[in-house]
Amino acid sequence: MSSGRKGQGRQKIDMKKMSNEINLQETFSKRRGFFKKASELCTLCGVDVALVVFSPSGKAYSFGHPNVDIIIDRFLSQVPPQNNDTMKFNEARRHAHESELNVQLTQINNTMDNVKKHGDELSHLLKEIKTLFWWACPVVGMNKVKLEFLQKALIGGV
Amino acid sequence: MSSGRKGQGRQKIDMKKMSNEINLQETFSKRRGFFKKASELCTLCGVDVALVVFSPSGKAYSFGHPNVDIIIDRFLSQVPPQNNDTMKFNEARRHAHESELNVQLTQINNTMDNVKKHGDELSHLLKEIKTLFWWACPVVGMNKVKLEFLQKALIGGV
DNA sequence: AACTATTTATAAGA
DNA sequence: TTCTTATAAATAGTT
Repeated sequence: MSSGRKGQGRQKIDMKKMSNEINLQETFSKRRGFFKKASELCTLCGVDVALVVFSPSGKAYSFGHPNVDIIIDRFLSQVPPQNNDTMKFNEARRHAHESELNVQLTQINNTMDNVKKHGDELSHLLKEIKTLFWWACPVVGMNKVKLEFLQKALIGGV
Repeated sequence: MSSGRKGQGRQKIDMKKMSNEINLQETFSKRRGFFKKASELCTLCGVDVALVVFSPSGKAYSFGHPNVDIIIDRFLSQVPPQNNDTMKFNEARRHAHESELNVQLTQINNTMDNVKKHGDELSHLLKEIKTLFWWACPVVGMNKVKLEFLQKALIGGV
């Protein structure tokens, strides 16, 4: 308590490249929320989006609604495209498949969000139960372990 | 102080498509911050980004670092072409994508299976707790409700 | 990987 | 539409 501590928590940062590799990687990781925003924009406003990000390590992350390829095609085709019926047909089929997969992904992600949210409730509940029944520890011991395992699986397992 | 005014300001919203065209447009407009985040991500983390959004009215907005075309090229070239045949190139690329999506789906499904399994454990645990602490019902009443809600969310929500 | 103090982003309302 | 306000969300710094 003696040192010249300053407020903990979030601080404003300079909008320039992070100084070292570690911060850079960590910041990138913490800003995954960016992809969530892309998803939200699609859901709320019904817009189509293609997002491609090459991480500091060079790995590609992408998000697309209905899918990246279609949006890229549309974007690049602001000049009239070519013509080949068969190719277009096959393309449509593939895209349909991708869309379907994306839909599944979206649904599952929504479920995962729910699970996470409820996982937080479980976390609180666990604390309450511990508080209420601390004296019964021998009895509920195994259950407690299970609860904690579940909690971990829910919150950390995504 | 007399009227039943509730807190003004930002409220939580349902994550689903805005009901009418006006809200939809306004929300899209208010979420321009999304592009800012893209820019920040580039600056802070030194990553490369391509972002294309087709607004509700069909207009294209884009952001790219260094620029959209370069990132799109890099993205589309992730799977090296085996020859100069454009069609085969695209086909390979799309297959790769589908595979990738399928891998993601598989992983996520595995996670979901885990969650379900643990959900079953929770269900069992709930019964045990009920049995052990039936006499404490008034005390754990609210908790019980929460538990059941959680249980339902876990088991029924997939 | 969690936590927490703050900064940001925004849904509503004017 | 643009500004203000009250809140919800995201996240920088820390442990």
